[in-house]
Amino acid sequence: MEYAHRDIEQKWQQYWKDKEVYKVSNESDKPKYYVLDMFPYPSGAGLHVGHPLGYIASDILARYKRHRGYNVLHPMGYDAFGLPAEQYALETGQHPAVTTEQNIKRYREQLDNIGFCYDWSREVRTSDPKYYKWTQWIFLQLFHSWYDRAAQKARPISELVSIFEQEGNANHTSPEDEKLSFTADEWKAKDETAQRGILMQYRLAYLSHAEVWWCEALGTVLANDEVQNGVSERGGHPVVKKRMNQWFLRITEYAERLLSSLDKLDWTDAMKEMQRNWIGKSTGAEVTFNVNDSNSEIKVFTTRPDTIFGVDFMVLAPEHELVDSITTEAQKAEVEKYIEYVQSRSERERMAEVKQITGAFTGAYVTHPFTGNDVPVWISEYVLAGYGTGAIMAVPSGDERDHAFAKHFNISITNVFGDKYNGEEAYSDKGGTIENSDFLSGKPVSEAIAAAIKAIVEKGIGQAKVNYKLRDAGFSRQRYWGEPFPVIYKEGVPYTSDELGNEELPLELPHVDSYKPGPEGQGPLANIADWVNTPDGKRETNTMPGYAGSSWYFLRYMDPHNDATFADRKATDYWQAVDIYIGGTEHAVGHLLYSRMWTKALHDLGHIGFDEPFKKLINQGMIQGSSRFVYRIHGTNKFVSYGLRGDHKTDKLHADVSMVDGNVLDTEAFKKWKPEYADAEFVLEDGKYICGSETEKMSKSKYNVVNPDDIVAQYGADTFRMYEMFLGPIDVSKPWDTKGIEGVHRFLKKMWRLYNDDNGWIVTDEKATDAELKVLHQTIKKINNDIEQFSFNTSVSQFMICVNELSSMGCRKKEILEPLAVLIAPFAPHFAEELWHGFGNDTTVIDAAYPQHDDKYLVESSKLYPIAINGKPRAEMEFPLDMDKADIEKQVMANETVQKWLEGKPAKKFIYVPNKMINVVV
RNA sequence: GCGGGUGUGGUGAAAUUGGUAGACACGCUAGACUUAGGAUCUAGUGCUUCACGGCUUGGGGGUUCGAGUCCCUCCACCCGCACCA
Repeated sequence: MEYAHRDIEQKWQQYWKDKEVYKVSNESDKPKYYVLDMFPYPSGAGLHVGHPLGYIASDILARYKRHRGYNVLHPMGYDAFGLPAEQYALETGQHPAVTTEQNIKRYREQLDNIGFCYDWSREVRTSDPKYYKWTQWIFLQLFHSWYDRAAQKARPISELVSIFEQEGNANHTSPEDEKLSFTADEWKAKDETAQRGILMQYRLAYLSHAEVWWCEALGTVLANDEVQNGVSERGGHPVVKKRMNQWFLRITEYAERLLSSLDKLDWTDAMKEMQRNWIGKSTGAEVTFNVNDSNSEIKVFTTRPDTIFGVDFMVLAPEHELVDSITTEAQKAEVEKYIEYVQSRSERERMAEVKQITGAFTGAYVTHPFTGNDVPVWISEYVLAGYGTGAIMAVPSGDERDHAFAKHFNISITNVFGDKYNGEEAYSDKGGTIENSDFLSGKPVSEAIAAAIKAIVEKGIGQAKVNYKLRDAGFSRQRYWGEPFPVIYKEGVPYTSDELGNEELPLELPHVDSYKPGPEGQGPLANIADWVNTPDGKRETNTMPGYAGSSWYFLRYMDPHNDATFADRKATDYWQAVDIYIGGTEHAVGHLLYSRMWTKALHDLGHIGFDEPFKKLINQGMIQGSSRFVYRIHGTNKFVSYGLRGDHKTDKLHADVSMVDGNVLDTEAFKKWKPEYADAEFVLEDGKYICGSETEKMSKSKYNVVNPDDIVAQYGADTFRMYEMFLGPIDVSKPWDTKGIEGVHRFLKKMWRLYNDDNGWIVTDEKATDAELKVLHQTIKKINNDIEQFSFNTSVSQFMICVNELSSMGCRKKEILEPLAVLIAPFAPHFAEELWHGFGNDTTVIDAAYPQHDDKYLVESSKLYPIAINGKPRAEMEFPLDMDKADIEKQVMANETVQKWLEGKPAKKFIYVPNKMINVVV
């Protein structure tokens, strides 16, 4: 009997489905284990072989944990809201719900092909009203909450109102405006609109303003990467920054907790480091400078208050609110021209062209608080409006960019570092002492910082300050295909649907006839007058961003059909946080940070019992495409083979990988591929057309996409699963090479032949030999270890070694082969199920206990030692493990080869590392 | 510019704590069986040398009896980014 993967896989997939083998209950005496994949966006292109890499790894782990007696939650769903579906709708008029449904269907078929053990009864889709009802509900929770800095947790806004009624805001500074101050009486005297305006400054979900790229010609708002060189990427139309009302999440209030609780997570250091850098905590001081002949003051944040005597100029972000009012008449034209220039620059360009120094002088001066000197105020794009206070005190002798700026604009430089500053390069190290700085002179940096802060506080011009570079998260998108906000504006003041009490969630996305943007940069929803205008007022027409639905989906899987709450507390208490989360590094700071914040907020408000969503995180690498190229002789329709391309001037063109076997092009298929190639001629080498190859991102446009369906059809899901794992470590990127799959397929066929020959089942009940048991138990030990460490590539190797050895021993014994079948079940579930049933078992293999190794089969009594002379291995000798060092030394020194290499010289040192090696030093 | 990652045969890679570098595969070479081979099996395969041997984990330096692994330094490539005061 041949290994008939097609029949086997079909049969067992049907069996699993019929018996609901992968259905998971929330009620169980077993310990729980939650294995989660980052759910996919169902794109129109379908899955390629890169997508399932992480899914296969998590599937192996989920199956393994189930074998080990856990109740395993292993769900899958779809991140189904998103821009591509809307873009497609714009182009074709097809409703995103329709195309999304089609894409999901395709994804599901592709996933089912691979034999995953997902509990599909728990599937979630973020675009399903039953799901986004709760996304909207969580938004309302955030809206109705504020962050109590003293208690370090979110609390209901109603409690804040009570506090205001009793004591005003004296003990609870507004995170947006620290100058805001009122008493209980003042609070009570305010009208509702004013009170709501104040509360908005505290809410975790709040309305504010932000600048977006607005393109008049396209009539739409563009994302950062849709803007290049100050024009739209599509069409090259001019764009300007437009200030719009936008919702935000006050994630900055969570900065400290998001930072400190990283310590308790089992994530890679690289991942934690990226989050730390993103949160960007820095300590320093906030200092206020008074603008001469004006009531204005400029507030700066600095990490180096000790260098305050080195301030030679001030720089404001071009967007800074004071720029207008302090610019002098004489400088007005220049400043305006500069701002116009900055307006045209994208953030990417500002970043890429760091060396380019630009700026303009406002004509204004501030008074230095300690020296009393006049300090000029400049504006420059190197200062960002969004970070700190949007203004800096520039110390050219101590900061590289300030230094370059001063040199460029001929501003004189005050040296506050003595000998350390050489006049050519800023001295930004923290060694040495501060000089030329009045009361700070002679002090080392840390002391000087403390003294400077003390003096600043005494003068009443500032205080010590912790700053985070994390910004609040924009939560509005001017798009159609996303969650609508359950918000209505009554005379311009936003009210939520539960406050108005006029409608239940979900607020469903209305049908639109056109996906074109609304007027003035609003989303398509603004075009539907019937929907926008309600008896209470106008609806919010923005929708929520992609990360809204994905910030909490892992909770919904625990109780996916609940209509009374987002997930029952009993369910979330049972499943707790995700034990293993697998996905790509591209989500390092976006999705993973937002999910953490939502989890903390839901925890603070008492809705769930844990405050971190993902205990352990595994990052999967990218599977790259291996592109193939053909070489067309320039100006002709003649193609030369790779090795001969040097003889001609050629154009390198992508050829579809499906027409290439290894590197050999199927020239007939190529001719049929595109009409312009129908008459192509080929210059061959050795009778073949050899293609060039390069590793690139797997993408349709590079014709290097490999569809898992094709691989599964040819080799079977089990081969595909094992090959993806065999490619290399899960976390590194590697190119896909279909050719290599043969080896894994051969291995499965070879393993199959341990159990079957041409006439059928051949397993016997004979007693196993020590050698066979040793191979089996070595393998069991290695596989268990490897799975725990996510080293699946080495597991596959070990299975190969095991089968190679058992084959050469001619092993046919049930005592060996039955445990081996269970052992391979997480990797090749259909294959294992077939063998498992071959032994007469009538339950599914996944409920079989996973084999555990017994050390008694692995004991060794001796070791074949490499003998090195001066570190170079020269001979081998076998010794019992318990032999004395002295006896070994005697025998080694007597060895002929050793003697030869010693060349009569006396041994200086004899190194014996038991069970490792022996080294003789001459 | 900043942050993170990766460099080992023709290719994907392996190598508990520093202890025989290249396991396991792909590819390639030769052979066996076969009507056939894109089935299966056997042998070989890092580079170099007729050979003894020498060289070899991105380059250079260091620590050590011994370094892919630890330290310093330089280089290349990939990913992310918000010039972070």
